[in-house]
Amino acid sequence: MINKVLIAEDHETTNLSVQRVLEEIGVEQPEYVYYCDDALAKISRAKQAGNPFDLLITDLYFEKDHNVQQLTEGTQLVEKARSVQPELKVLVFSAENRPAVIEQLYEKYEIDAFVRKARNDAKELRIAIDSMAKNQRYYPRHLRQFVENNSYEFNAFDIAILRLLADGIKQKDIPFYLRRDNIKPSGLSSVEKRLSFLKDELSCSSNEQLIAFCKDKGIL
Amino acid sequence: MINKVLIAEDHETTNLSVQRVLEEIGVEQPEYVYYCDDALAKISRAKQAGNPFDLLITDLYFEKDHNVQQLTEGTQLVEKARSVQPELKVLVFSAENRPAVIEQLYEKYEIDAFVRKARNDAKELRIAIDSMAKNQRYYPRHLRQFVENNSYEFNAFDIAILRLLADGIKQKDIPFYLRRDNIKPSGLSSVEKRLSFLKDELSCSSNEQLIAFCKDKGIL
DNA sequence: TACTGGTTTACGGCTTCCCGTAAAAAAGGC
DNA sequence: GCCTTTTTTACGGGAAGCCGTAAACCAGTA
Repeated sequence: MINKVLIAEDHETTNLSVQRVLEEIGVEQPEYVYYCDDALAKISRAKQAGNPFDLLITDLYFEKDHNVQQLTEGTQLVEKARSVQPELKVLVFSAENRPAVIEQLYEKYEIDAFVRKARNDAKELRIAIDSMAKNQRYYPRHLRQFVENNSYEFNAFDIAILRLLADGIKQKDIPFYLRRDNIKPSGLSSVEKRLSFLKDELSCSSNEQLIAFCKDKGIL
Repeated sequence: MINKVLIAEDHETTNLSVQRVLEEIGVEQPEYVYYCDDALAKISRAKQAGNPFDLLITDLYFEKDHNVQQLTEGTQLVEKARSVQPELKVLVFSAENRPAVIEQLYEKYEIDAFVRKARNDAKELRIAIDSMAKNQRYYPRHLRQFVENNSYEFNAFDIAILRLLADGIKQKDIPFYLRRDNIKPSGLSSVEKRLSFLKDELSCSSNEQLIAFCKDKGIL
């Protein structure tokens, strides 16, 4: 069962709603914080006190303010929290809708559920928590479509080139940076070939469009 | 006094929270809808029944779904609502943080208050509604800072060029599309000059970097 | 009409990009 | 080791982008 829940969410209204939803499904006194650092502290203390949390519900992006924080993103919080308490269940609740980013949450950060802030998010929260109570991961069905026709898998070389381009490095200067970082291949021709291939694959007709595409998908 | 309030907000959780905040400050049974079209219908009916709303709280961006809608943006709703009931007070509650967009809400759409979905949004909602109850517009102070150190204001011409680039149109072909859409100037030289200016202004050294920047800032 | 200031467009050279071909290097099989 | 296949790099010509200058255009004014 899921009884002890922590909410890490900087928006006051959203935080409130999540509390309400949890109360409605029988979670007594969900705890909540507005900063990642506070969340980590609470998780550590609960663990040490022998009364660890069952579930962490966290946002992805926390806005900076006058309170300087160690952890500034939900992903960092997830990593740290899991290093304290590996079996902690994690639900990410965010407006993020870029498939690549969400995919990474499941693969790299091994989250148990993702619910997008959207039309029926309260209902979906309940469903997701139900799944987790049965020790199942919750993978929103609307995502499956996205992932299946997820056109192309970018490799390290692709990403390196695209990053450099998006950072304003001229194509002809890219080999220099690739060699500096020991990325192979590094020849200008290889860069040209690869970019040409990527544009063809993703039906982009210019580098500009390619960068726009990657930004939209969250690849960059 | 503000007694009769309508909430137009597609996110279920956010909608819930706003209801709660309103109830806390004494609004009895705030009404709420998830679509702009429904909001307009309610406003019209209430007006005709001689029991018009005092305040509309609306989001800016509504996600499209299977229910095809006439109105898809909060701004459209505001215009239509005001054409039905000119004295209706309007509070926009949105995550939008681009100064130009917010500025426009006050100037073009003459909204009475803007509250950004952010850290203390619930408290800010209360303050904003208090102001409006005294027939004062509410202009968040944190906005004033933003507006000042705002790097650069993009105009219609800039956006048109950048869109075309991000859509994969070659620079040399852009004049054709500008002429087609009656955007002036439309010469290739003007396009080159403008792009050069933008890159200089935003310290970007390539079109690719410029597109990446605009995607990051939500300009595209 | 002629003058003026500002904007827009046209032109030319230089650089960078694009893309096909071919040489060089590396990887794998026997 | 040697041969084959694949990957990587080098080169070169044509297209596109970049940037400064000059010409054309277009109000507004006398």
